[in-house]
Amino acid sequence: MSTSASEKKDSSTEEKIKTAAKTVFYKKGFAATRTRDIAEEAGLNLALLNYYFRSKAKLFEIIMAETFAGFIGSMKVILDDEKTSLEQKVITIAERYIDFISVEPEIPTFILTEIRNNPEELLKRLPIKEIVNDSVFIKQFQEAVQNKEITEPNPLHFLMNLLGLVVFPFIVKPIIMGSRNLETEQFHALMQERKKKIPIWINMMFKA
Amino acid sequence: MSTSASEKKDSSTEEKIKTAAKTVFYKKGFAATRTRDIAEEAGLNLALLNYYFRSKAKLFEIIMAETFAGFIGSMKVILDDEKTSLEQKVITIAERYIDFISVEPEIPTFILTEIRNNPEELLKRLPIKEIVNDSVFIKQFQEAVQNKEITEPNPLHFLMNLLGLVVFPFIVKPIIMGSRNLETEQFHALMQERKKKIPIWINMMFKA
DNA sequence: AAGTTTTTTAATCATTTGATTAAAAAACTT
DNA sequence: AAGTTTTTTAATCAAATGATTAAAAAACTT
Repeated sequence: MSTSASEKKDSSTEEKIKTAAKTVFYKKGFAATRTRDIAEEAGLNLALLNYYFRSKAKLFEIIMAETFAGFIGSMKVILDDEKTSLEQKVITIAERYIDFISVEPEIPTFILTEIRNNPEELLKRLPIKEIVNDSVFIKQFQEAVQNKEITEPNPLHFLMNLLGLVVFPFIVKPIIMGSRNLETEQFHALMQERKKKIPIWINMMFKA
Repeated sequence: MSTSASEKKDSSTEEKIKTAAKTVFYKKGFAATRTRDIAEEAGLNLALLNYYFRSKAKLFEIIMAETFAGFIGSMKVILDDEKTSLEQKVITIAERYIDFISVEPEIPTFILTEIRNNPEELLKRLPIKEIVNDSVFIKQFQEAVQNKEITEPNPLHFLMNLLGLVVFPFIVKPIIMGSRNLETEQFHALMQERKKKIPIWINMMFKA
């Protein structure tokens, strides 16, 4: 082998295919993606997809698993941090996820269509129940309820609201931009504003 | 013709196809839908789809146009009502859309994937700019800002937050249900709660 | 350098799928 | 009832598409 380990990781055929597959699957979804699209995006012969990944479905599964792991994994880390308060967790989630999605804006809709197409598979793969219920976040939330710092007893409303405020604007981005003739730059400015505002809004909604 | 006008509208072949197409397109999206799936769902011969609608794409366009018209049309009516206050508009939107989506829970993801797949076509078809900017809602919002009843000057944040709070939970419904082992019934109860809570939350977020 | 293994390519296959066609059936008109 | 139009059906087509194969090229080993 003449290439270094890191170079291999970035520029190997296998990695090129995965990168191309991400791009195309994110943009078009599984059903609308042609294996030929991926091969072309990667600048490689079509047969290499099957040589390295056996089938379109297997390749998709890998992309999906990595995407979900990245998305949920960082959530788990934040929710499980013993050292941060509830408020700090909200701040971190808003900040990190707005930054993350700004870089990969196709991911939310990709995940949401996958939720639609394969909810059982998804739940099998992701230990959502454990991540939510066994988290430091849930403990802190319940304490805050008991101490009457928070009026809403159901943590699901809290999480739905927080994630909805963060994610929803990205999903409807073209409508937002179309509704006021915004440029991409202005949309991003709007989302930067929301980094600061969402924690304040959440406080206003839930603080007693 | 031996059937009455209303009977024809409900049970004609054309209508059966549209109903079946809605069901399948909503659930699987355009690319993953086979015309044979629609024919089977409708209990009709495959060739009839082309006889009545020329092509899969044309049939899809019709379903899409009707779906969007229904979704945005009622929004326009609410936003343009001279007789209701801002607060009442929020109450009406939360109530009506939660009821509407509860009956057709596939619609949000259907629309969101269409936003992804065809943003230009969508904006061409829907006069979002006019609906938002020329609405009574915008006037009322700006007045409220001037009278310092509302702290947030940007109506986009207001609309994104309101619609996010309403729509987002439906999009992630399987995750919500999986995270706490909810039955469909309990999920619906949760959404009924939100009918009342969303207007309160919006007030808390935006009222000075 | 010769031999071996791994990777890549062009060509091809088999199936799926949207669409068409021609004939049959049903509905309608006179 | 006979003739005409509309609707429905079964069979078929052509293109797209995921996958395979066998040979060529490249990389690696000795």
